[in-house]
Amino acid sequence: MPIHERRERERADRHRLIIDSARDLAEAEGWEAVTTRRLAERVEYSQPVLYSHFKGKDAIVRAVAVDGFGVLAGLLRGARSGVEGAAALRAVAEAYLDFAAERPALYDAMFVQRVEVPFGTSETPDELRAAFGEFMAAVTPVAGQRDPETLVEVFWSALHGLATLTAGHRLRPDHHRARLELVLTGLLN
Amino acid sequence: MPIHERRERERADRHRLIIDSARDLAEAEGWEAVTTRRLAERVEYSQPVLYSHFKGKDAIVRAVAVDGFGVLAGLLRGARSGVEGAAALRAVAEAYLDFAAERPALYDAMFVQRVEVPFGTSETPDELRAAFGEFMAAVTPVAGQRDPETLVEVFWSALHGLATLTAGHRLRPDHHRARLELVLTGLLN
DNA sequence: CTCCAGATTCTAGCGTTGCTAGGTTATGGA
DNA sequence: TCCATAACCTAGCAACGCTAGAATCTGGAG
Repeated sequence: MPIHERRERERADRHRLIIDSARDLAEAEGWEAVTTRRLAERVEYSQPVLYSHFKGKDAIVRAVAVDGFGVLAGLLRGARSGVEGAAALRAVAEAYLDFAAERPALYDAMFVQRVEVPFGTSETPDELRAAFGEFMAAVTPVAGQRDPETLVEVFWSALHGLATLTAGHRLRPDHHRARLELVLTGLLN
Repeated sequence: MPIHERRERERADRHRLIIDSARDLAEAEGWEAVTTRRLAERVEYSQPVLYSHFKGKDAIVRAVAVDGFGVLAGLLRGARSGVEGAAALRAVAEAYLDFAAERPALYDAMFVQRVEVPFGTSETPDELRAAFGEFMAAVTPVAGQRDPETLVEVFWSALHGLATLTAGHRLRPDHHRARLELVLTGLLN
């Protein structure tokens, strides 16, 4: 086993460590607490090491976001497995909103921060494709004669709107379920 | 006319000038370009003057946001005047999405930045109440036996989701109208 | 007109941020 | 044993939000 392989492995481990530490720190204290100094301290290296792995802080946030899409895809897949039709749609919606509520910092990286993850291009990361695919799988069976992809976009928009406005305390905390019902009946029409 | 009245007037003028300059600068170059130094330079005063009007940069962004809700309320009112029912709903939706698309920086201050404008409390500014009132006026006539306020929250969430995901280039640029139609038919059911 | 108290405004600087140039240390092959 | 290379850190830059304290301006009293 050549040494450069071990080096590469160690480097990959440290890459992961940086991403995980950034996510942990953000989830513990919010993204404003994620400075390159504090992050470097957490991974027990100096600041420049971060820049040998990522082009800048934005790239680190972007990596956390892409990772988050992988997590989300897994949750959506788990939610819709074993159920079909309207029940699957409801399960996916609930899983999505739970994810946004329980991991607000991660959701922030994915959707709110200015990180500009490439969407709908050839460079779109697999994690994003997977998450979108879960949406498609849940929505297509109930689409009827409507375009599934457009319906996914609307479904996703409604959920995203609910998630962000809820996080910003701009919707009545109770009535959460009532809003979800309205979204689902609107979609199922 | 006592001099202290003139002083107060000048002070109010400068208050407005700061808010307007911050908005203009953000709309021209994005919020990341709005630094206290550049803003001070724009209003032709030194930095500390900003802090004699606002508690900090956040307060300035918040003032821009509240102002934005006033603008939005006016646009929504104009859109739904003269039409009724489903047509009014469509007009309001289009006006909202146009506003978000045409003034992304202002929309950002209102909804995306971390500014925490008080919602649904006794301290909620009139501009916010007005904007929400426009939504209520457009939605209530088509609510049927559904709770109008809940329906407004869902309608607003869907529009907000469409607006932010569109701004982040996460929806197909064409199909804009198709998505709007799906939202409206879902709501009108 | 002169002078002063108070309001107004600015200069200068603090601590922190993202990022990087250049020097130091560790490593593995010759 | 030595050295080229890779790995890593120290130190510092420019810009950020914010503020203490000095300087300047203003209007009314003597």
